[in-house]
Amino acid sequence: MLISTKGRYALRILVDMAEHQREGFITLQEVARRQDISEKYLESIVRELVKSGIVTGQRGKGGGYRLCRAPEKISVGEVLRSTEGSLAPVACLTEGAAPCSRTAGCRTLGFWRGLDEVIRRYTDGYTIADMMRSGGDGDDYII
Amino acid sequence: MLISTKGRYALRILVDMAEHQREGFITLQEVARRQDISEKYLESIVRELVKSGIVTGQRGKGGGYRLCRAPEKISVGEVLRSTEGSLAPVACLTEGAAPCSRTAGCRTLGFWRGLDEVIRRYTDGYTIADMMRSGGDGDDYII
DNA sequence: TAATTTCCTAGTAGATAAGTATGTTTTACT
DNA sequence: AGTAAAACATACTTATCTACTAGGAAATTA
Repeated sequence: MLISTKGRYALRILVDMAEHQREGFITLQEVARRQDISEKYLESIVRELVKSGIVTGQRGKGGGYRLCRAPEKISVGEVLRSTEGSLAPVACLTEGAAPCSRTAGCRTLGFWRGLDEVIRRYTDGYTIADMMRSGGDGDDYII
Repeated sequence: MLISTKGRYALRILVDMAEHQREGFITLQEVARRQDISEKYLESIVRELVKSGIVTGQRGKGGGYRLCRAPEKISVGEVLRSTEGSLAPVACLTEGAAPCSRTAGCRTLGFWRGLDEVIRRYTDGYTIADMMRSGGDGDDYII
C-alpha cells in the first residue's frame, strides 16, 4: 500500500467539505461523524491542509473549516503531497534531496524519473471536483 | 518515498546479473561488492526473486544465481510486485483484498483505480533490458 | 573431506503509522 | 461577563514495518 491513511482521509475530508460547502463553515465533528474517522485524528490531517492553503479555519462557536478554492482548482496531487510529504517513488527524487553518489552511472534513475512523472501527471490532473462526480450516492443522497 | 530498499536493490541486482550473465552463475558476493550492499541482506531479497521464478540458484562451489529469462522478458512491475508485495496504492486494490464496505458510494475509488492502472501500465512496460541501455558507464565500462 | 556456495530461521534497533490525551485560545451567543 | 463551541497546539502511545544482522544447515564441486 503506497499511500497512508493521512492521504486517503485527506481526500475524503475534502470531498465531504466540497459537498457541504454551501452550508458555510463545516466542523470536524460533522466530518468525523459522516466519514467515520476519529475527530482528533482529523485535526492532525486538516492542520496540514491549512498550512498548504487548501482549507481555512474559523475558530469559536459557529466556526469550522472551508475550502480556500473551488474544488476544480484543488488537485489530488497537491493534497497528497501536502499530507504524505512527498509522492516521489525514491529518496533521490524528493524535492531538495541530497545528490546521490551513484547518479552518474545509475541504471535505474531513468525508470524512477519516468515513474515519478507518470504519477505526477495523473495526480495533478485529477481534482476534487472530479471525485465529486464519481462513485455512487453520497451520505445524504438516497434514491 | 513510495518504494523501499527491497524493490530498489532488487532492480540493481537484476541489472547487475544481466550485465554479467555470460560469465555463468553469479555469486551474491560479487553482486554485494559491486553494488555495495550487504551480502546477507541481498540473500533475503534474492530469495523472493527465486520464489517468483525470476532468477534461479545453484548451490555449492562454482554456484550462484542466474536470470531465468532474457532481460527483455523481465518487467520492472513483476520485480517490484515480487519484492514489495504489492504496488497497489491502497489496500482495497491489492489482490485478494476484502471488499470495502464503502465501495458502493466511494468518491475516491475511481481515482485510486486510475492511479493503479497508470502505475501498472508504466512499470509493466519497462524491462530490465531497458535499464541496461540507460544511465552512464557501468562499473566495468570506462571510456 | 574441505571449501564454497545457496538456503533457512531467528532476532533486533530504529523509524514510521495511526492514532489518543490533555489542554489553550478564539469567537459567538446569552 | 460568562459560557459553550469550535479551532489550534503539544505530547504521548502502541503497533507495525524497515533494514538489517547472526548463525547455521544443506548441497555441490575439487
